[in-house]
Amino acid sequence: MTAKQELAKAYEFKEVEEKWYTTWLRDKTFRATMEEGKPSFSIVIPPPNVTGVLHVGHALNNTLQDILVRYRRMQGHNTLWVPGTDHAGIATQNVVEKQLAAEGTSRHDIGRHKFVERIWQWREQSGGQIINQLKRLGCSCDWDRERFTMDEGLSRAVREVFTRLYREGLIYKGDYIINWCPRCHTALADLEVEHEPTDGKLYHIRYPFASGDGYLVVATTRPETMLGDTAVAVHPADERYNNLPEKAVILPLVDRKIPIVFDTHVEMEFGSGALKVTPAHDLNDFEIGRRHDLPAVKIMDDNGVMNEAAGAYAGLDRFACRKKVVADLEARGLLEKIEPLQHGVGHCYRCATVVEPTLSKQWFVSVKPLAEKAIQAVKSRRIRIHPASWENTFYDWMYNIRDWCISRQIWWGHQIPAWTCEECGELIVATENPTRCPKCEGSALRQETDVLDTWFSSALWPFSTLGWPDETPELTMFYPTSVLITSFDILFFWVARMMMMGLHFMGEIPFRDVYLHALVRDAQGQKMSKSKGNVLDPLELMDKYGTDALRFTMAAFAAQGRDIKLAEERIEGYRHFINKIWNAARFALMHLGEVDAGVAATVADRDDLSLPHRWILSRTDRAVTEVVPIGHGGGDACVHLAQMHEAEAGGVPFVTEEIWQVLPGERSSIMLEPFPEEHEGHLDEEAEKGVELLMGVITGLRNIRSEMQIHPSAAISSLILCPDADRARFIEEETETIKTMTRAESITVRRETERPKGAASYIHSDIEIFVPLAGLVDIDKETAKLDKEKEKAEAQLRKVEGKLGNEKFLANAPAEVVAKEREKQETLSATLAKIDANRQRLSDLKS
RNA sequence: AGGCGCGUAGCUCAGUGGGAGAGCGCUACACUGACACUGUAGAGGUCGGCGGUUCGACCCCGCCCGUGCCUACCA
Repeated sequence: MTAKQELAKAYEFKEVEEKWYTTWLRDKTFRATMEEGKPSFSIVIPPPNVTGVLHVGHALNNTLQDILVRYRRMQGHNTLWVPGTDHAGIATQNVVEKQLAAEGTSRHDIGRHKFVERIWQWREQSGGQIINQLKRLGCSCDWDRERFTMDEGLSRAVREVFTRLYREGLIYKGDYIINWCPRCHTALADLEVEHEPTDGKLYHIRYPFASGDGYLVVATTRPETMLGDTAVAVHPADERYNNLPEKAVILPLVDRKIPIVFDTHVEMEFGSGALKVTPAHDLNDFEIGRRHDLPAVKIMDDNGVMNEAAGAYAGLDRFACRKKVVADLEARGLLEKIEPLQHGVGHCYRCATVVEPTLSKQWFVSVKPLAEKAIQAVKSRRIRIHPASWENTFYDWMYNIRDWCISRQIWWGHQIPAWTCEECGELIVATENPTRCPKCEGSALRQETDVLDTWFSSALWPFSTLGWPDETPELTMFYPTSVLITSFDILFFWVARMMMMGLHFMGEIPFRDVYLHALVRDAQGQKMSKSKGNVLDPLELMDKYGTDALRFTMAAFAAQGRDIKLAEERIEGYRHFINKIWNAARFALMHLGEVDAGVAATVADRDDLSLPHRWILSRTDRAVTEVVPIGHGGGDACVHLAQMHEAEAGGVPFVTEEIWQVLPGERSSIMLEPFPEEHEGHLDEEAEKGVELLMGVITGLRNIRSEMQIHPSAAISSLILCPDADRARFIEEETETIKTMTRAESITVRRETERPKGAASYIHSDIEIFVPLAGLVDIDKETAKLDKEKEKAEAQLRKVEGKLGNEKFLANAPAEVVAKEREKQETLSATLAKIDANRQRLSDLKS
């Protein structure tokens, strides 16, 4: 044995993983090269939240990225994988707020400055956790370039973008109905609101006409909002309301006279066809209010508690108020009925509190002009989305896009770079903190307290991480990035917004291919969540099965559709496979001298090599050439990832490095080696055909042993009937191999012969293999088996003959298909004849 | 309500118009000098249902059933 060291009997991943990752980090093996004249390949990581710990989705996402990165690195590209994390505004703030609550204090008690300081502290100590976990996963990121969405450089990019958009008129401040979370105390974007079907009640309330008798009935699920009603709307085509005595009603409890307006938004079929209009607390009502110039009365404060405008109800929580309003209406005989109703109720995606639509001053991005460019980029195929089925969803969303509310009333994030002059009221937007008002020279400037939506900074990720707004060499070399790999659930949150920002500020797409992978669910298809207790922790899985096994499992899921149901057994299976690679390597090392000779072999000395070596070289060559390069020219990253499983460049980095390093000679990391290429003369069809033939014969003999239940140690002899002269000679030359593999005592090869009586037979293409059954064989059982085989073959033959007897088939089917059917017919007939002969031999044996 | 998926072996999934596949599981047998994280062999499927197109359908089309997700929500 010429190996450098004795190899452990089983692959011990723990030591190997630790050893190599430490070495890679020490040697900075992942560092991006920036050499002239080489093609470049770059990926920016979807930055995980600093609050996060690694979950299986991350494992999938980052394994796929790492495979591409390692493959390109081996191909000699200037390869950069930018790692980093996201500050995740609301989520992170919530975590620290919970800590404060546990300490009996709150952010309001300690104040903004201290609170933000506290979050930074928390980020320092545990925010890097996920980075370490990515390292554990073997990710080959250029760690010297790690970025954070709130680091200095990125914050500069954020201010620059905000200022430019403001000057271009694409950012504005305005009144709008926003989704307000009374617990998080912040506005939520539409995307951040989750609608859950909830069993609620539909209250039918009588609104008396302003004069005379009678009333209109309106229906609502939120009766407390009536306190803020400023109109009742009916459909202009609704005949019931064409001839109203008066176009006003008295708002009960409040005793306010409010108009009846006509608006087509009202559904005539729903309830009574009359809709109460609360412009300050409902988006649709807000729009009706705008159309009819209605006032908006805000009746709640930021905590969801009724304010002075609610009159007698002021100070009540919104749900308590609801009860009281209903009770009061009932007492006055104004509640017509209450019906059960299931309807969607919006919840905060972070804390699940019922959101309250509220009128508020917020900052917005006018996204329509930006969206247009993104749509064009996808339509023109400059950006390709894989799988392409997502394109329609993408267009649908982009065409119907609404202005993006970017202000958040929280403290953790990029504070909006806008100031109001307290003296003249001038609004100043600037990249640097201003000291004087440019209009009145006043120095009392007050900065906006709101911060930006988290996605505002991550939208800039592909260029901000490369040094923008400076014109850095990195931007020149690595922008646009090559591929973006992410999960489809953030296609709109993140991917679309990166497209918009990249196109607008770089004048160039941010990435060429977007590969959307599936969502990992548990083995039952349920979404993984801590509350369900079905979370598979990737760290535990790596402890149990090794990183390579986990990664291989992830890679196998690359082409999966929308859901991945992860069963732990699958990972275990791949651990076995990794171990198989390991032991195959040990086996190879035992014969290293020969293998070395083989690797160096050329066509000239092919004859010196043994058949198995020629075969192995040929098969290896095939495996290499059949790997399809990823993302190359109009490539489809999705399909190509799926085709990677044969060679799996970079899919299993640890075991391959370990094996590579125990090979003789001094070696640098395998990941810096050129990716294997086709070897001149290795492809060897003769060897492949030969081995295939041998395998057929060996399988046949083993099969007979197994089928006839001949004890493995029992000696058998075999007669092989092979009509083809070359093949017959070949088998004869290889009889020793066959004997070894099958424990046969003797092998006789004939080109023609009488079929022996009392022998089992097996057919491999044109070859027939006989083993005389001298002794204990259950003849009846074997006969039954043969009958079953015969039945199958006959059924197939009937099918084939049916086709061949069909004139239309003969007329319409392509010639090669017909020929194939003819061939099939012959083979089947021959098989049937042989089965019959076998049966005959069995009965001969019996008598 | 609209949109997008999915339904193939016990389980998880491949399979883009001409002989139903893989892994795991299961059954039987074996070995212990690369490997029990093993080897060899085997059983197991009206490809959700009905209809259509075609010489021919797991594959294309229509309808139905079941199931999952996304978007918008009739207050």
